[in-house]
Amino acid sequence: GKQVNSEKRIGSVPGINGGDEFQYKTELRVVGLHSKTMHGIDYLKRGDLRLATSIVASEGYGYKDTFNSGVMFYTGEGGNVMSKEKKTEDQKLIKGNLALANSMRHQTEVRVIRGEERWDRKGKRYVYDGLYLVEQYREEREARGKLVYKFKLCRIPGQPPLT
Amino acid sequence: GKQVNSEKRIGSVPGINGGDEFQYKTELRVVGLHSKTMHGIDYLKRGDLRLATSIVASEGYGYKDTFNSGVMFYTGEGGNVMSKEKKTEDQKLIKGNLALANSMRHQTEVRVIRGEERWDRKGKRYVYDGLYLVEQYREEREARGKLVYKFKLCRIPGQPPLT
DNA sequence: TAGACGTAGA
DNA sequence: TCTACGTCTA
Repeated sequence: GKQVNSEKRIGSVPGINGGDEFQYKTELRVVGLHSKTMHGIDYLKRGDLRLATSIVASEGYGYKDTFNSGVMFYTGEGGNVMSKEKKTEDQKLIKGNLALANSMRHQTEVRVIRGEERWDRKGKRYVYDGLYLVEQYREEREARGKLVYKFKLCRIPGQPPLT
Repeated sequence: GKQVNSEKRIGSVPGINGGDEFQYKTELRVVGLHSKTMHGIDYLKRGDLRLATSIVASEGYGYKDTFNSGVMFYTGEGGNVMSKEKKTEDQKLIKGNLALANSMRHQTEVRVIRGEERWDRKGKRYVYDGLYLVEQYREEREARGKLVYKFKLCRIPGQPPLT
């Protein structure tokens, strides 16, 4: 089969540095940064505890996440928030959302990858941005009245600057 | 940007041999075999004429295409034939279907890639199977009463055996 | 089996 | 903007 770094881990991935760039989400999987092709939040289980390993914040899907000076606000998953046809629902504190909440409680590191639209608007590129901690999260009512989770993540100081 | 063999061409791709294997459809694009990530039929335009360059026949989508002794029957695209929720419609002789029909009229080569389910059923692998010619096509009524195109392609003799 | 911050081209 | 033989995990 494919040569995949299949061991999910929390924290840095050996050989991967901040600023490293990738072309496809499948590449993120191959190198061990993020194993989910189409999900923004990846996580692992320690016993019965889900802990986030990485998130991908991609531009261009209307999530209105913000990203400034090492502080990031990230929208949770589920509820078909970004879907157009399907009716939206309240997001639930399960799966990836639960994992991120647990990562806050246990203060475990989360890898952050930013998916940026290319200048020519043809596809995206993904840049690894280093390790973050979840500082808080809250529930919000969106304009459509549905519940969404908003996670605040802060970049851990002392990491080498992006190359 | 990405190093992509961006020149669409009809016929062999330099450096690619029958039997060569790939892991993702995006890899097919990078090496120049098939540029469409999610479409089965790729084509180019010569003036106003669309000609097929390559097709990908992937297992596991219920298309019931056949593939025996260098003779292949391939279902056209469109009409949401394989969709479950959406209503199906008649396929039309446009886009990829039109390109394949033109490839028959002009007897131009079509690269054939087979997407095989892996033994562990985790994803697919794609194997380049060499050059084919479209020998005929016909319209058929499916069980649900909708029109679909069926293309018969024959492997061009004299190609080196698959490695 | 379904859900999810995928991709490229028409 | 939409379609299309995607791709993985739970």
